[in-house]
Amino acid sequence: MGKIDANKKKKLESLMNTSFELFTTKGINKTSISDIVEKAGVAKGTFYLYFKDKYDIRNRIISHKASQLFAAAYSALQKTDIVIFEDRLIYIVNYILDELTANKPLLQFIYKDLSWGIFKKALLTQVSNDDVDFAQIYQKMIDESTITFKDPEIMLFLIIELVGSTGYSSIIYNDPISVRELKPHLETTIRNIIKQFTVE
Amino acid sequence: MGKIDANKKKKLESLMNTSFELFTTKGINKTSISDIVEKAGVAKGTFYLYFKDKYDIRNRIISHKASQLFAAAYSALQKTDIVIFEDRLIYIVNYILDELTANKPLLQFIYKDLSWGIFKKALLTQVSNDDVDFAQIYQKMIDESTITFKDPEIMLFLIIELVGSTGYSSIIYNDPISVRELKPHLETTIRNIIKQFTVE
Amino acid sequence: MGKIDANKKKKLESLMNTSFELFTTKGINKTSISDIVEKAGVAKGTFYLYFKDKYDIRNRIISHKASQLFAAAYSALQKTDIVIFEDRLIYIVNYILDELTANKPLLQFIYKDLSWGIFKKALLTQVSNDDVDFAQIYQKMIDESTITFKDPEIMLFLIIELVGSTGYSSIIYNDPISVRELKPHLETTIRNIIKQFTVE
Amino acid sequence: MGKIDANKKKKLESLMNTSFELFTTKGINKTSISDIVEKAGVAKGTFYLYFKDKYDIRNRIISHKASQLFAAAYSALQKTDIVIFEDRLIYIVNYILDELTANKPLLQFIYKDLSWGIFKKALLTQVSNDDVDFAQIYQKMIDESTITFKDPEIMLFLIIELVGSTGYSSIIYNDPISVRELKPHLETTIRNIIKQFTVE
DNA sequence: TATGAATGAGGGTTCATTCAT
DNA sequence: CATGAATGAACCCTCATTCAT
Repeated sequence: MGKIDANKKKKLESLMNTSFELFTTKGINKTSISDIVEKAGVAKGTFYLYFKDKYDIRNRIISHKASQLFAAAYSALQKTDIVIFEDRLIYIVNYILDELTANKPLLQFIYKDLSWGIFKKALLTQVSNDDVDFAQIYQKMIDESTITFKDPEIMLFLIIELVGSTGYSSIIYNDPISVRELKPHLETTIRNIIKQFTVE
Repeated sequence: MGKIDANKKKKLESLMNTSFELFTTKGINKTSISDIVEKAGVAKGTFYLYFKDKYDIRNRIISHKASQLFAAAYSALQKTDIVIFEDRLIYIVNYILDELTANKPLLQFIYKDLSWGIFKKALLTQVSNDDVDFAQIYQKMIDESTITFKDPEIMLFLIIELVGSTGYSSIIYNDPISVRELKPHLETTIRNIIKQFTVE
Repeated sequence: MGKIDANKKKKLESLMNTSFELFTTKGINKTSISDIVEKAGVAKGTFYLYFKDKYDIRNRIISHKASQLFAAAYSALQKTDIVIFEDRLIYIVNYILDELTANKPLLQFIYKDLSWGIFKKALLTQVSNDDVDFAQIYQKMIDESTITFKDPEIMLFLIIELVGSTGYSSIIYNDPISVRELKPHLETTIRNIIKQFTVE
Repeated sequence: MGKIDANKKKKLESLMNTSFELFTTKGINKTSISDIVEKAGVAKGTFYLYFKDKYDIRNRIISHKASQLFAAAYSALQKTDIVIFEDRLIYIVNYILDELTANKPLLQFIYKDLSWGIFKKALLTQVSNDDVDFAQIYQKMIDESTITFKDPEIMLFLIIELVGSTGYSSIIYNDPISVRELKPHLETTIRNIIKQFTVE
């Protein structure tokens, strides 16, 4: 990578980091391109050399964050000796719930507007070369498991939506229950869902 | 109600109907107050006589629609002779999924931005005198049932979030599956969740 | 005065008192007719039955306040046994400076915009039947004095402008000196001005 | 100075000149930003590139005008052979009264609202690099004089306020006397004030 | 590639005034 | 006399986007 390319990448990252900070702080609607470029220390026109508009940069940030989040969860899982599929999935769910509880702005950011769709898309398909996608990880977990599933994608769909939706409500609003209270219920439900999709 | 009051109510409804149409067509962010008043045929200042801002009118529309939707579902349920609690709940879920499938803009509108929170709030608490809230209906259904539940509110929470989240994805994006395909899975999961909260 | 007339006067006074309070608190530009009528507890249309607009009511308030202020000063003077003309004038000046120091919003109000002109006009001509004007008092003071003046109106003009202008700066901004420091200088200058207009 | 910088200065001056004309013609309250930019031939947004708001541009205009006015007066004084302090000060006073008599809109503009405070501030402190401040000139005049003064700043304060206040009334309203009639009285009073502050 | 001055449409909001009741 | 709902022009200001440098 030449010096110019390195410089380009630096600018791009600077813009993404700055945008992420502003989006999670002020919200995307209240963040202007001016805010971003000023904080990033580049000229206004430069923004348009890298991104189409505010929503383009948002989507790329979300994809990146989704990848990071699940990679970290899986990496942590690997360091444990949990082998049973259900336990492994629940470990990941809990890990992510903990992570998002500690980083509420990130959760806000992921869930607001139509970002949840972007997030899921990033989660299940490979967006960038640098990033891993959870679909692969999930597939691997399925393969490594002794159980056989019918419609594993639908199973994952139900689980992701359930966890995402209830988790958001609990973490952000503490309503109707806290994450701490939510977790055991969620665990039971997830185990039931898995059972529901298990081929005997 | 005097002539003036009647006129006021007419204006208010005109504004709400117009706003709903525009919000579901263009989205709330792309809808300006100017658009609303122009279409409603009132002066700009009149809008501010009735609503604080765009988000005020949105919340009131959502509350109203939520009430309407669930009232219709319950009303339809009454006309059937379904008596078992699980069946009744699933009837309502299916009714609403059908309703929203037929009216995608309404679903878009309910789910975008932070409206889902408003929707749930409207669902579970009485907002306006004219409107019924589902919390009452649900309580009644629980009371009429022969089963006893532990934490029925949490049970409802899980179900609402699961149905809302997966339903949105399926209805709007047909992804990863269509509503038609989703329904049986959802039914099984809901029955499992109910079991999970049943006191033997 | 009939019951209706009494009621009218009450409304009028209520509007004037409320306006005065708002003008001195928020400033005239930031005070709307809505603010006034709401605080006064009358309907919007009613305002226009009594006043032409915001500036009409302001002028009438200023006239009234000017009259009150100087009447109080003269009344206080009468209770003393000061007889020498210079001393009497300086007594009044000091009295008014003290009064305005204690009531800065009133001073702000009098001095802002073009109100100073209105104030002087109210001071020197009789505006309302109820109010006295300082021109009469001044004339009386001149008549009662043993000294003869050439151009007493010009003399008064110089003194009023000097006291008003320096007093405003000192009271409101404490700049470049405080009222306390200003007073002795002002006294000397006023005595010199009087000398300057004295016919030997 | 590059082509861009030259262009920027041109825009800034165009906006200031246009604003000055409108402010003195219609008054600042009746002048909208739209009026200014339209007349100046720039886009609305451009205004906000150079000034914070209407009051920002007003203050900068006033500062500039104050500087110009006094610089011209002092420059004219230098061309005379007047040496005595009192005479020099009175020369400046008369010069400025003449100038403002010939340019009433400027006087209106300086005296309205709270601009008089801004004017004095600009007069006594250096605001811009381009501009001179009268405080320096005054100090120089004091230094060059053979007389010693106690509290020369207070002396100047009294004179400025007296001249400003009476001058405004006389020039704009011809009330209670014309500038022509005012001048000799003012001259006497100023000489007395100077005497009052002279250390024997 | 990078800049940042300039654009100008369009946003939300206010408010003096009117007039039917 | 009194009301207050309705008006709609006018306001200030933001900001995504362009383009000459």
